[in-house]
Amino acid sequence: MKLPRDFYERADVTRVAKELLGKTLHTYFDNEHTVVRITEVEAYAGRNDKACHANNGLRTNRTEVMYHCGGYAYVYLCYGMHHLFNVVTNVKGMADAVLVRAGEPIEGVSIMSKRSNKPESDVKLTSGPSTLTQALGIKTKKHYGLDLLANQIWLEDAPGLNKNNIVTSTRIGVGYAEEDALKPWRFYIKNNQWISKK
DNA sequence: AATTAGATGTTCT
DNA sequence: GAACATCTAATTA
Repeated sequence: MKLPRDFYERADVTRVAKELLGKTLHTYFDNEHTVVRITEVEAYAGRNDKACHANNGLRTNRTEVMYHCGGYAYVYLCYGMHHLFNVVTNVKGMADAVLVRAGEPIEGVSIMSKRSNKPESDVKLTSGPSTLTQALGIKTKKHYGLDLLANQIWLEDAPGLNKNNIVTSTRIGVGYAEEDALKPWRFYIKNNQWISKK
């Protein structure tokens, strides 16, 4: 069962982010189907968040899709070589998003292994925002702005996590964001090995 | 075990 | 020209 549009369109990004833990993320490109279970996410709160690319209502070709309604893919290039995958949330015009940072391989492990050029048993195959997109085959601008209710990238429902099994921390790599760098908006599954950093 | 260098494109100053 | 939601391999201790 695909997650419906209204799952993404809710106003509380941190809540959507937490609820995304445990859900499955699917990609289907060139006849290759790969699935991971989401283990780590970060919330970015649109125009009121200095760490967010759409801070202060900033609108460029790159940030444009964040202003769509929830349920679209925001894929962008980081440090000139890493593609990061985000889920746009909230209603049209708000620019909230959730960065998917890590996952646990569920299906198509051999395909992921081939795409990443790493052994199937390697924990680093999908435990990091860029290694994850590499394993899933998200690596060109073609994936920018895709509808998550279509058939290339989508998320499916799965049992949510108990509050006691969710660890909260500050976000990674956003030291430039002043007071917003301290916001506890990173969430990951407790005692799970598929995590970018403790 | 911990730190550093290097890759490298998009956006903004 | 600088900074950036990173990763890997190599170096240092």
